[in-house]
Amino acid sequence: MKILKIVFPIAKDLQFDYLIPPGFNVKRGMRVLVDFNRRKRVGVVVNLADNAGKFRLKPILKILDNVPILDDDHLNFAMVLKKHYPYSLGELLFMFLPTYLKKPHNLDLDLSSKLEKKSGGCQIFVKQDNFAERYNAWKSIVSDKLCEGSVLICFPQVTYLKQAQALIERDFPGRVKTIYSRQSEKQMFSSWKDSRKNTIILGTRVSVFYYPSDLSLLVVEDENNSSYSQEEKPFYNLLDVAFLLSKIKKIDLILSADFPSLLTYKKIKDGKVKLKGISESASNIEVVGVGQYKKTKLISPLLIALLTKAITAKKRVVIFWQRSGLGRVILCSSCGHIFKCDRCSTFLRLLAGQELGICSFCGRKHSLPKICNQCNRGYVKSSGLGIQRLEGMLRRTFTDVNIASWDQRTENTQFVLSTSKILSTLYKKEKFDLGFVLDGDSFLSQLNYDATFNAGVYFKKLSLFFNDKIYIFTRNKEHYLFDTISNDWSEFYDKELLLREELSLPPFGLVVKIVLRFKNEMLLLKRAQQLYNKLEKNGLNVYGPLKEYPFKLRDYYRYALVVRSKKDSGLRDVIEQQLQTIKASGMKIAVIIR
DNA sequence: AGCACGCCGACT
DNA sequence: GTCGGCGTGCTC
Repeated sequence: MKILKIVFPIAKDLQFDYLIPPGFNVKRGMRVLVDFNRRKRVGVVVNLADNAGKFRLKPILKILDNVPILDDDHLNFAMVLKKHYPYSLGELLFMFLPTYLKKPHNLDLDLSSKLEKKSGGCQIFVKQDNFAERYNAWKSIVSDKLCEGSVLICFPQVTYLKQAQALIERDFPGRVKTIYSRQSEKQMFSSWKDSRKNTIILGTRVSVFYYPSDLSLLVVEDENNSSYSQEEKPFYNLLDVAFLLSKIKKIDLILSADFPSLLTYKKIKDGKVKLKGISESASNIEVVGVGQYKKTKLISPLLIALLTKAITAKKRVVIFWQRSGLGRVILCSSCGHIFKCDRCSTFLRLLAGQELGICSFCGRKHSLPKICNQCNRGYVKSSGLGIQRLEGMLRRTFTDVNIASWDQRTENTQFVLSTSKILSTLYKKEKFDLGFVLDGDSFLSQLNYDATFNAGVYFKKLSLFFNDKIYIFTRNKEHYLFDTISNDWSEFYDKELLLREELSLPPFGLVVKIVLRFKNEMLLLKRAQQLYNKLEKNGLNVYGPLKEYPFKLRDYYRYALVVRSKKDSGLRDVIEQQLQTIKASGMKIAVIIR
């Protein structure tokens, strides 16, 4: 007698057996309703098998789909993802289902549309300075592939997607659907359902899991964008997932950006990805060492001299400063007490226009006393150098110059003050003459192995907006990034690749970060050290335990271990094994693979 | 994941 | 005594 192998979205990688009641025509890939642990739950059939007779089996209650909602490609895709990410088959398969279908709703699907594939499997990197140019470069491919099946175009953010949607809908009226996680459950379900047949799907990083069976082309727009890494469970990187999906489906993959990610660049060098578009561009970056000035002195004599020269030459200038708003911390004017979040180890930021402090990490809002509750003397104020204060300082120095923030700028604004907002302009790009990055070092200070590279790409991206030059101010002129950043972009990429290869870092090696969370700080550290020892005994290259920033988040302390290895070489299995014992002690664990 | 079971501290 | 917070284990 045949039975069903069914999976559920639970961490344990188990398949559960159920009986098929007579007259039920159930196939692999269908959703079924079953009684599971005293509750009615939706499961996905992954196989039909012979009864092994180990358990007293329950029959399934209901078949929810008229046809298999997940096809063999989905199952293969999940099996491949399982090798890369520490999630169970059930967890992965349920990631392919829109929220509406994780619940026991019936589905009647017309699966008559089949992929009419002609050729595929080609991977291209389209390099152009802005979205409009890139879109023009791959528009005709989208148009061709649309005859064969559906096209999925991924965007890093919803705002980016919405802007692009206007442009794409003009060329393909009535063919466009959007999928992103912040739309309503019904909306997402309806987009998912309607995008089964020769449509263009515009989506954010989640959309790669909702791809239709007739997928004929995958496009990742702004492929080097850091939002393609999901920093919460399930941890994944869209770019890796996109490569895997294009392989499973044997379809073309278009990566599109002003500059490639390091992974893509390596693939270009290895001849696996074809480069289309401009390969060289003259660099206009000048690194300025400001080591001799005091740290607090942001407006240096050198900056004043350069800006004065720009005024006489009637140049249009953008000055970059990362910290938005009024300032960084909230403190007492008398005792200097800095107000912190009550459940994180972080300083509060003043919420604009309100007498509230907000924690940027957990989002909790705290009411603030007028008079400091520590010393009962000083008043509570916000301090630090935000962009609004910088604006004030510049106004005092350059009294007759038209200065405005990015959002308030007009054609007559000569000095524009901006955070990185400038990068969200997709097309009809406004050109400026001179750029000044005042806090170039703030991008280098992170503990992350790819912080330097990301900073370099960021500077290169900014440089595209300037006719003359962009100055990067730094106190770290010796930093290796500044040796090559002023040269052609590929030189800077080559240097980074060389370094990564020497250190066995991605894209050559594998980096796995294990974050342990626990409410008891001492016990957590003990467990983290135990895990360190275990992993090291297994011959792994381990670093840590390092305090994860912020150290305390939502009442949980956090330590991270970083494991590095040359190739996959069973690293995942060893880690998984060692984690089991720690998991049993109630520690919360996140595993991030890069 | 969620839900039951069971242990321990607080309270009428 | 009992109520309930939360750690632990299980789901065919």
